[in-house]
Amino acid sequence: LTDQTAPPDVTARRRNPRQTRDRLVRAALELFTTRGYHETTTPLIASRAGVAEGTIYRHFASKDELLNEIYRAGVRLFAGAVREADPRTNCRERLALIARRWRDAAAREPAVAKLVFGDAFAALVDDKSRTVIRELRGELEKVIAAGKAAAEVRPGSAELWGEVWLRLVLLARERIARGTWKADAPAVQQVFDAAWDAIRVPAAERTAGPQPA
Amino acid sequence: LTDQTAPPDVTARRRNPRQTRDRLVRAALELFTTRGYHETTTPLIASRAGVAEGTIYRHFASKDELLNEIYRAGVRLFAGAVREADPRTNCRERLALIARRWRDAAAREPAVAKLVFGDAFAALVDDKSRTVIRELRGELEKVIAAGKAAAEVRPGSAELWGEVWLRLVLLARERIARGTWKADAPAVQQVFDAAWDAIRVPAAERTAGPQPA
Amino acid sequence: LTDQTAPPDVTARRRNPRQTRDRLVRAALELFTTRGYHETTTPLIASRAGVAEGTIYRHFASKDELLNEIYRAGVRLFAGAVREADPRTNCRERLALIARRWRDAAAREPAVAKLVFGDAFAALVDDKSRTVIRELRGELEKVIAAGKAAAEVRPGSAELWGEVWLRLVLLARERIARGTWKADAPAVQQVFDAAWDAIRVPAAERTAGPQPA
Amino acid sequence: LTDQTAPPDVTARRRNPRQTRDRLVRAALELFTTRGYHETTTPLIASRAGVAEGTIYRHFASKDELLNEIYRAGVRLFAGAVREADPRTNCRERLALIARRWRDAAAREPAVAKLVFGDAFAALVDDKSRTVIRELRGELEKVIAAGKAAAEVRPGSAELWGEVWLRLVLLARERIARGTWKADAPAVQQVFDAAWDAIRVPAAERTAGPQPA
DNA sequence: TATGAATGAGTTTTCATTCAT
DNA sequence: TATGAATGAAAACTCATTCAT
Repeated sequence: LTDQTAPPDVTARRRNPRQTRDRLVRAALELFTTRGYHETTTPLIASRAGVAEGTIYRHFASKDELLNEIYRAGVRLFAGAVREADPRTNCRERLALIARRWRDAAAREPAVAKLVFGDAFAALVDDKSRTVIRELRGELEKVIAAGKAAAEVRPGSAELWGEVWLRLVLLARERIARGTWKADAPAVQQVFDAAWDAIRVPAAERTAGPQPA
Repeated sequence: LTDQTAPPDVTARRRNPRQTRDRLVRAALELFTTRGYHETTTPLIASRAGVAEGTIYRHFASKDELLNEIYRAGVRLFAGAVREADPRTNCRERLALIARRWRDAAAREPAVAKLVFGDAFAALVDDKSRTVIRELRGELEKVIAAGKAAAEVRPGSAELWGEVWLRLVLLARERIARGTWKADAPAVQQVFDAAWDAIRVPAAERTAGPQPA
Repeated sequence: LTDQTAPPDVTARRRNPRQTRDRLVRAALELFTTRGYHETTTPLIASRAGVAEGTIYRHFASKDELLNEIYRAGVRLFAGAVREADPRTNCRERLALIARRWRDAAAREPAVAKLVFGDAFAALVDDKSRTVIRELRGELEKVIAAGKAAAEVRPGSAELWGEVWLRLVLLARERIARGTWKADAPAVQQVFDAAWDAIRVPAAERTAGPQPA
Repeated sequence: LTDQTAPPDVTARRRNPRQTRDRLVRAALELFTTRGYHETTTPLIASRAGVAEGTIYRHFASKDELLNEIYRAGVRLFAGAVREADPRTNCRERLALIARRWRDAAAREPAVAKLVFGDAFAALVDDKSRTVIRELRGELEKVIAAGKAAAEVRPGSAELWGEVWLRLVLLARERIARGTWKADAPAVQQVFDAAWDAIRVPAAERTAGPQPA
């Protein structure tokens, strides 16, 4: 979630500035996702991070900026998984890989997933953030579009099937994040299978060749 | 959404109390679902409703109460559709009926659907509201459980498949609400079909009899 | 407490205006003295009186006016006792008579006494009210001044001894009003005696004649 | 009324926090006692103290808390005098000492005395404040009870004679506070004497020994 | 005269942000 | 870079008063 440019400086008496920023990010992330944005006051973030109120403004222009920077870092975390899925494999396998990576990311960073995909924050993020999340969805759509071209995915808009698949995969991530399920619970795989069944060409029609959009 | 007992009294100089309440409900509903609860201030609601700020408090104890009263009216709107689905028909048909009714309700009252099912409001509603929404989900689960017993629905928790189906149906309702799709667009039916495919027993296994939970 | 000009009209279907006014006065008196002026809202007064909010303003120009009219009626109630004390009797007897009458008035109308003499209302009353209470105190002072002239009361300002006597007599009235004491409790007489002892020429000096002011 | 730990720092550009708090206490004290609690708005307190409105809430949780903190500091101011009166001296002397100390305290801090003993605030203070004022009265009663045991004070409840004495002594404090009298005016001593005469065993009965309660 | 829904100025309180240190 | 007291605009809410009926 943080750019790992500066190595942790354990010997220094004075706090490393990178550390202060990270502590703020961690505190804000936790508070935003558990209490909500408006219920999280800046004094609360500061005290949770163990710094003074004013210090927030050394690192972020505003509370809003703080939210958006965390948001975009979160999007980057998930976007990596999409880009890394090998384009030579078929759609089903690529989606399965993305789902597994997201599942693992959600298990490691449950709060980030909630921030990025929870619709409570959709109304709060700025244009720049909206652009990056749209890019993430765009990349997912490309995978689906390739699947459609290969007659793996149902006819209809790739955007739609991307959204359908996403909704169900995110259902799993929510429950993992909430602690209801473990990452390796069978229910997780069940939902992933259901997500694929929702968008794939149904079995009966599988014999047919590529379809028009 | 409102009890239609009092006819609009256009000749009267003095406003009908029912009308004022309705205007407030309409204004709040629209603002809450477009801007969010916290971004909607009481002066804004009042001016949108064309009344003075203090008038809000003649009809609702607080802004919070206003939200919750609208929320519960919304739940009632959707709960009716679930209860009315004929229990003698099979699961697939009952769900199809519920989906169609919700589609129509969402087309008539797009904002209500967003308020009730959008997770941005989950953290804001009170205990009473939480109870009524839980009841609605409970009734949906019963339909799914019956389907499972009849080997129509996949093995796994009925709660899970209820949630899966709901997510996809709500995807359609969001787009209808947003105006992206019309209620009778083919994409709506595509998504409904996908929702059923995501939870039904897959075609290959269809020959098998009833499964254990 | 109310001017008894209009006879109660029990036959009339529509409420006698005098009655409405009385009900408002009673309700306001009770609420002002138990809850306080600011804690008593006009809707509360109206509902206690069994009338609509707007009706208050048919009888009183404002909430403030309502308070002051009750206040002045209360002052009149107590002022009567002072004027009626026979000027031919000596100071001690006149004060004793006033004390007894006030004691009885306080027993009958505890709330009025609290309104008139409780210092919680001193800051709230208008100039006209301040004039009438000052007149009441002036009349009491005259009684004291006569006592001083007759060498019954200590040297010093008559205003001062009037105040001293008043404070102690009011102590008794408070406890009667509060229900701590009954009007004929021995403690009441003890306090009246103490009030007289506080202002009379002490026993040792009693032999001396009239003193200079 | 305030802990004199921090010296006034006139050179500093940034205000000392202690100073800000004191300014708020001073402003509130003056306004509460002259205009009344409800007539004193928070913008008024702030502007009188020369700070922004929000600053009140950095030092006090609420307007109510502000009142109560001042109130309790006031009670402490007066309670000291009661505790310090030498218990080996007789009742008359102890009361005389308390009266003189209160007189001096009232001369130095007129508003505090009004806040603590004026019954306009009785209904506004919280439980904690009620406890401390009850303790103060309890200590005064002990002095009176000792006097009764020594046949200095009249038979009757010590609580009653404590209240009688207090009322008259407070009369003097009010006038000193109001500026009507100076602390060393002869009238002050006259009232103190009257207060003692009101509660002491009358001269005629002085020869008798200790009485039953 | 009585009603009561509506009003809007005014209240207390919150909190993101600033700035002298 | 860090601090934290101070800020002040804006929030939710109250309530005495008005006025069409």
